[in-house]
Amino acid sequence: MARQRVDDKGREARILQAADTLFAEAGYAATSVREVAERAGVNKALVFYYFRSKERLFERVLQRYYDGHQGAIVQALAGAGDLRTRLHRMIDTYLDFMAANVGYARLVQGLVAGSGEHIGLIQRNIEMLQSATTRSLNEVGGFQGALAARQFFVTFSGAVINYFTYAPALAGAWEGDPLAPAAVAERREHLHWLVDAIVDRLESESADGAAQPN
Amino acid sequence: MARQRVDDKGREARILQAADTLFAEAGYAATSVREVAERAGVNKALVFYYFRSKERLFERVLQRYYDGHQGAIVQALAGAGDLRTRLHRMIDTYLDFMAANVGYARLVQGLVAGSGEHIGLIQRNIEMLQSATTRSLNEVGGFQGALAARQFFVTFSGAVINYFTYAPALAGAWEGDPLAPAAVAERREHLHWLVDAIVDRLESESADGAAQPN
DNA sequence: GCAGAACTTAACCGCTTGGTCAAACCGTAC
DNA sequence: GTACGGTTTGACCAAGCGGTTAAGTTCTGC
Repeated sequence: MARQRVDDKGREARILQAADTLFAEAGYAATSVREVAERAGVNKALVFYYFRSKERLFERVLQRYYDGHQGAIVQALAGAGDLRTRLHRMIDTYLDFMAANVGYARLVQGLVAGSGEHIGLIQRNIEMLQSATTRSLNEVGGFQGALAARQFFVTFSGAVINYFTYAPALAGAWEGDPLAPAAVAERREHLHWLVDAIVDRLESESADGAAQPN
Repeated sequence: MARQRVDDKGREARILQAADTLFAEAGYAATSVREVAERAGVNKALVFYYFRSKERLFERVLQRYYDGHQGAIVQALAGAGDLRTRLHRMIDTYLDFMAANVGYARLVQGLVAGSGEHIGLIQRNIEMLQSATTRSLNEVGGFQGALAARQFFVTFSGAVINYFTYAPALAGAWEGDPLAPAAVAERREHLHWLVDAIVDRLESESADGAAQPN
């Protein structure tokens, strides 16, 4: 039973949210526990009371996102429909999730960029995501060779996640904010168009020679 | 006339290279000037003698890559050929450059992830790259709407750069190292396949109705 | 109303950080 | 041989870092 004052709802939650924002903004190394505490309006020692160390605080922040991400992916892969429909739904789910959790996108990109010791954290997550996606794609078929499911996974997860992490850097070159709803809608259209191009080619390939080697 | 001992070729160059490696490995914030000096086999104060601050050292590291990157892109866009040929060449050039400069890929991803103050550094570079690519694509035509040149740019630069930055995180899920030549070759095939799918669809679209609105 | 658990705090710790500085070093030109 | 400018060094600095601690406060069950 958590104690709560009238004017705030859980210091622990506030610390977590402050950490979330700051880690996503500046990365792990560039964020200090003092900053987190200050932003949460809390004594620094309290951070260590709730989350034994900066490292564990970070893991907790990450874990929250992982759960949400995994949930979204599972939901995206669950439904039925033909290949085109399923891929469109995958794209939509992934895009919606990232649009709603831009901080997560930045966090993940920061993690993979600065391999260091945190690499293990992201590895488990990526393995889970990729194996789920791969399994789903392979049960439809056609994803071999140049369109191996793992290649497809890297390409499209990159196409989505990069859009959001690069948005601030692109803002100058684009007219208007790439994070504005209209721009995100344009991005969605683009990705759907790409999926359609891929499916078209897959279909024409399997129509051409159904008995191709490999 | 730079003074040089027998056993080394320029302390400045050695510092620059040490900084390059370390910044790419761990990111700006997680790298200390002491580490850089140590790896370069040089007194820490010498780093400040040659590069007034950690910040400027970082800019110098980045600038070296920018020049190489811009050179590669210009070269890729220079040649002739039909759309398919030109896109394949762009992919190849981009892929080769990143494969030869994985550190750069990690550096850029780290920069965009931790927006902070360094965002300006990357903005100029991205604008240059995107405008060059966009100009080249638009002079061929067909890159409107869902395949707006800027979307195409984000998708493919992401598809290339992400492959290399995610490689360490993917190593577990893939059999074999994603950075091994064979794996990079598979990636190249995949991207060429994608380009072909895109060009096919572009051609069939322009064949269908040459007088479509928009 | 009191014991004990949960929470919160200010003060403190050893250590690392980016950066400075005055002195020493070194090849060269006079 | 000495004056000189570019180079290199070790010692030093204030500020900030992650983390601890002991004392205090507040809540809860009995």
